[in-house]
Amino acid sequence: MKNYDHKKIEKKWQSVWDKKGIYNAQNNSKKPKFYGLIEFPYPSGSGLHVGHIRSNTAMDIISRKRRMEGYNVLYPIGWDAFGLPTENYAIKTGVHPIKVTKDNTDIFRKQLKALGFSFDWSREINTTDPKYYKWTQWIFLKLLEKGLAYKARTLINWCPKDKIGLANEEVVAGCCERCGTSVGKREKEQWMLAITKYAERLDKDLDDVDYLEKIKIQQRNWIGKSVGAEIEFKIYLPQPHLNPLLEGEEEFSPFPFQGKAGDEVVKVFTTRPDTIFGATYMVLAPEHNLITNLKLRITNWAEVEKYIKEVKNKTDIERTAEDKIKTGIELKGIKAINPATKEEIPIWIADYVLATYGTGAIMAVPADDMRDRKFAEKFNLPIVENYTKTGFEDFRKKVTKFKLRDWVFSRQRYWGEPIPVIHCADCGMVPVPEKDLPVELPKVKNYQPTDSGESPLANISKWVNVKCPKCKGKAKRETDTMPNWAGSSWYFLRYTDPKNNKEFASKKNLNYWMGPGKDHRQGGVNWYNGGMEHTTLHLLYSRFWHKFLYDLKLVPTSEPYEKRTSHGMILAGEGEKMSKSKGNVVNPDDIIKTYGADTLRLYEMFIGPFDQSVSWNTDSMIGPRRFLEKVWRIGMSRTGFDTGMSKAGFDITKLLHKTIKKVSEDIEGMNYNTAISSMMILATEMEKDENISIDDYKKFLQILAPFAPHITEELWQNLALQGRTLGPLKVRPFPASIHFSEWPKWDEKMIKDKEVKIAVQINGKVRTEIMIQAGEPEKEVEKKVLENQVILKYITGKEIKRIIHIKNRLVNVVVV
RNA sequence: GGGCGGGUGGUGAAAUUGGUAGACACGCUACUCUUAGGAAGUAGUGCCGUAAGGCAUGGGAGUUCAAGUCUCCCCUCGCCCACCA
Repeated sequence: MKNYDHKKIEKKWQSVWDKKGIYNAQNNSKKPKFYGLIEFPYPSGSGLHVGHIRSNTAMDIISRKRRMEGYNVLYPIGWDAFGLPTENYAIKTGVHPIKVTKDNTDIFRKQLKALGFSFDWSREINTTDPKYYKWTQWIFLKLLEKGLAYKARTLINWCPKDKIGLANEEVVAGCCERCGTSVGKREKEQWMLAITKYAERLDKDLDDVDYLEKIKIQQRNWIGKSVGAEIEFKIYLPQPHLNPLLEGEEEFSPFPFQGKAGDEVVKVFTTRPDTIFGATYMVLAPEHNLITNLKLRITNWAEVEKYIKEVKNKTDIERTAEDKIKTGIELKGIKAINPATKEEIPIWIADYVLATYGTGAIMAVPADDMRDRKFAEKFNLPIVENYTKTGFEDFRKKVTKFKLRDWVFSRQRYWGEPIPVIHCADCGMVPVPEKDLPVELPKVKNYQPTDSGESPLANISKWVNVKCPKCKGKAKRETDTMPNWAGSSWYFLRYTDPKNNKEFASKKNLNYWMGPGKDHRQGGVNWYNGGMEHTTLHLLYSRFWHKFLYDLKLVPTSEPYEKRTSHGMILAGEGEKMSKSKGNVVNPDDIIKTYGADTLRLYEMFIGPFDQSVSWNTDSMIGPRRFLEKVWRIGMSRTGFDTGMSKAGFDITKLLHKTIKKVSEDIEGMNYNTAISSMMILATEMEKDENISIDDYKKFLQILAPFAPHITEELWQNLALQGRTLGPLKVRPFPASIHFSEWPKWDEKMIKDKEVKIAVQINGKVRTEIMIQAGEPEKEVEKKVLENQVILKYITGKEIKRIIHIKNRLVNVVVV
């Protein structure tokens, strides 16, 4: 083959690898294991995104390097296929979600295979497969059994015209995405998971995992642990006997407060109890139960009620987002007593205080807190500047609060795992017995949610009406489904044993793949790469489930992921997100056709720093393509001769060893772009050098192999034929793949330069460069510097104050 | 409002973590070659300047012999915020 024909090469090797199953992980192996994981994709209708390719290639490179380093590698793939877009598509077109999902995964699979990822396709999973979600439901039953799943009333987005609950995504600028009607809130009973019970451990155990620092920080901020104090403020009711509940109570003396005024107290949470002397008013969340309790005492109730109504229709983000314009209203007729100063202070309600955090009430210290200050200034509330900050200990109780809230676990949707619960008029809520799992989704034709806000499943009476598992009486199924986070909270466990129908995965396989291996401190998934957007939800949810399973002694480690890294987004130039609506989505199929998968992989790794967002530019694709053509030319021009290549020239071997080191280290640090640039330099030098050896060229192919698996395999196999007669190509046995050859080592001695060029500065400005022997004594270097013609020009007639010498780097002469 | 991450040539970016700013690649300019190709090679390419030299990492201050890197203030862009996944 004369020219580099990516189409032939890529198709050929993909089918050879696939037939031989060379990337399938072994469950029983003497080799050390490596478990590399990417977030399994949601098979959207628009096909594979170039962003998928970036993260998949990154982990593919690591997996391939690990194989070459002698590891038994598991690099699995599957589909996170439940979800809203598929359901909405089904509602629109009437095509069943099962069919939509199958069509989409078929496209994704084909696209992923065309990119030559070394996935173990024999372990492919799909969250919408009843054999899979049986175990998602099973884990839910365990959570229920342990009291971690419960029901509570929460607010959902509600479109009054369409009469359906809306996801946040379906609310655009406060209006229903479908009909444009202004969206309101509605109370709905929801399933909740008590993730807050694990808050402390989810925070603390971050100490022991190898996550990028920014990921740890974001998780910690999300969990929002803060240690502070809970302080009780008593409520002073200046107009006694208005409230029938307080009827008959003895009249209390007015200010100063004597401590027996009312039954009502309000707890506040503060991280700064020392500032209590500066607390000049108090603010409650509009949902605070004190407000309705003291309804009859509040003299401006009509106004207050109106304000609460307004707030109810805002989201938390809107409530805290309206910067500068704070809103609020005073609860007239009642006062609180500052327990430190014993003074009477006004009570306000305002939407910047959230009911879901802390106690839903704050003491406002406008002298100390910016938000409180702005609020005080707007509403003319007193600000006490020089208050004492010590001497108050009596009223505080040390407590820990978390921002983290329990996980709203139900969805009023069709395309999700049915929550395996049955409601019986006599027995109450009854879990579906394990033997009846999975509770399969019924096949229906209409996925439209019901007018009552219930799931579409509620309309299917055949499915809903069942016998109670306990009393065999009439009962109804739970019609809510799980959020799509459910299936993704444990999928990495299923990969270890994807076909098991007795357990979610066998102990044996879990211990092997998820256990703390000999050379792995932490264990679990050894390296998990994903997007930053999943840091607070998916990552936290799956850590929570894993810890729960660990507590049940069902998994071997308390943390699921040993190491977590993240990729940046690919933007469509101009800092724009790629989206269908903007019409700027790049189709990988076209690029593979024109340039080939190897070029595309290389381009995506070369485009910029892996953990940062980068902008796409198809015109630059030609650079990596030219590089591969160069690699091809070197192989073709030298291997045409049976004798192979002559003995190596020293310099190229030295550069090769430097490159092996650079590439080896850059892969570990995910600095793919600089790894590629160093290989480009090597290729350019190799092409210039007539005398490179086969050995050196093979090593070059090996370090390039994880990036460009097809072309390197082809060239490697061609070299294997050198000087040997293996018969015609068709009957040639499959020689050892480059992808299982041994990762080249570099020789540290060979890398060291004997001579180095150093910079010479005068007062910090570079004036010239000189050559010195590596490690040459300082005095001799300085002598050379001071004798240098260029330097002499700058120093004659001046006083040398100092000479700063950085070994093998630079000399800075400071003159006055 | 909160959280996280950015801002370096015409473009994507690099910079041994305080030590020669712009590696590598795209683009552009000139030349060489001829199996005229989606070639390849060589040289050049931050800005101003004929040059000497000066100026340059969003803006401003500071620390230092030395700052893209550290400190402070300001501007600006992107992503996420619990029912998108």
